Amino acid sequence: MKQSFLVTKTRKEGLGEDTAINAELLVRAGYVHKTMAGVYTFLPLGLRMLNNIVGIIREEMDAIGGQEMHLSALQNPSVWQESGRWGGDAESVWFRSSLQSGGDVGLAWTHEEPVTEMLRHHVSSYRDLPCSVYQFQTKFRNEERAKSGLLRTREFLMKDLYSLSRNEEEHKAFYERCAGAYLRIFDRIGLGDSTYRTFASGGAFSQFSDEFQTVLASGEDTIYLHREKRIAVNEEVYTDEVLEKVGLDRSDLEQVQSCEVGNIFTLGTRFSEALNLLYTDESGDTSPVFMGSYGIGPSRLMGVIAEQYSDGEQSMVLPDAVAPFRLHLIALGASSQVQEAASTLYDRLQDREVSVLFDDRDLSAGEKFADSDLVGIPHRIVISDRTQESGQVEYLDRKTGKTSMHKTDPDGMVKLLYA
RNA sequence: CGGAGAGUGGUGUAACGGCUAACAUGCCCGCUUUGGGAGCGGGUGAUUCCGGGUUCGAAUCCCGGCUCUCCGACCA
Repeated sequence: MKQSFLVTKTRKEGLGEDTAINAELLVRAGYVHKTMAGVYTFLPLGLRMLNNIVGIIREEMDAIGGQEMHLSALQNPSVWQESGRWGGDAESVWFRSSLQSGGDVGLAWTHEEPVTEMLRHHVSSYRDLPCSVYQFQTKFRNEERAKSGLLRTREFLMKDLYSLSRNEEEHKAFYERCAGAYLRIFDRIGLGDSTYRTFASGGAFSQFSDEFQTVLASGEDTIYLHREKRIAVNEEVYTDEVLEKVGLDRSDLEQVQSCEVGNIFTLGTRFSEALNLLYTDESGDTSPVFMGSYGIGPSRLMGVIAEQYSDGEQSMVLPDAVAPFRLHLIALGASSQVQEAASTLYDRLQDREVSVLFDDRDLSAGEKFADSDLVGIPHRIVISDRTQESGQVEYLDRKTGKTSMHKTDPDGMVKLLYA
């Protein structure tokens, strides 16, 4: 994409308020726009990054047999009344409204109930099991306090997968496969080294669950981690009993702040019993389906990545796999030779399906570099009168900060970018 | 939901109860410039969050509301 065509702009000035670093960077770089507290619009650059994250999650969910679908955001209270989550403790999390005809509706903040209800119409035999479905959905939660930029919002994108198994053993096998898929996801999006599988409370679903926590100073969770074993225990279940169960010793653990980037739960028959999701086995007996749910928040991940890959308030270097573009091609100066050379290289790289943002704007070198630092594209090529003298281009690997001169050979360039 | 702070051109800030609300940045025009947010000149842009009150006079003080940020509680 030519940068002169890009609708959004970077901004030089900060947000003024003492906001989270992820919001500061993503707003300034033109990835997101704040609509209101805890509500963000995803702009072209931000959406490209979000879609990259979503794409990786989709591949990994498909790889473990998940089938993508899309549940509705608008919810009929009746199914939630069956599970007891329309009022009661869950009351305050709902955004509610009403139909013109008078009935109540709510905006879904999770989807255990509707997915269970829906599957009632499609799963009834042991032959239908095991199976799993998932979706990417905007969730609405009436948080008492939105905070930390994209890390805690009232409207956010979530991947939620629901597994159905015949029994606990079958469930556990899938649960572990999904845990493995989660670790691959975090690895691929650049959070592998800093993310730990974490023993945690199961909330309303079960006694315990597994969280995936990324070490982050601005995170709102406290965990105790064992770096060598790559596991951690959430503060909320940090007891002698739990430590013994997990096989950890207090003296080996390190206390750190972290952000929850994923959470997987064993639901058991909590919802299948409440909503009558039953199956008939080989001998003709009926049993409730054994379920699990597995969540991951792509929009939150975007905030975590921005924050972790930031370098002060003016600069990010995003991982290749999630950056909105792989290459930032910068033409310096208005001379026609430079513009032509850059434009030709841009076309050649487009032909080779390299995703490139071409800064063809008539701006000073300083502005272009400052913008490029902020936008965070990991590879940069500069073409200027200076580079033209030798007939070469200057390549900067922003991860290492190393620059090198190269011939303007598009195929060689592709090798360089995907090395 | 408790506590603290803050709402002023698009953005970031300034202004003792007293002149036409100032400065920077952005944006537009012209010239100049092109390897780290360059320079000069001209221009654009505000119902000072909303509603009441005090006062000769309110961005400024008082009351109420709304919004935002941070700390805490909460976090399926």
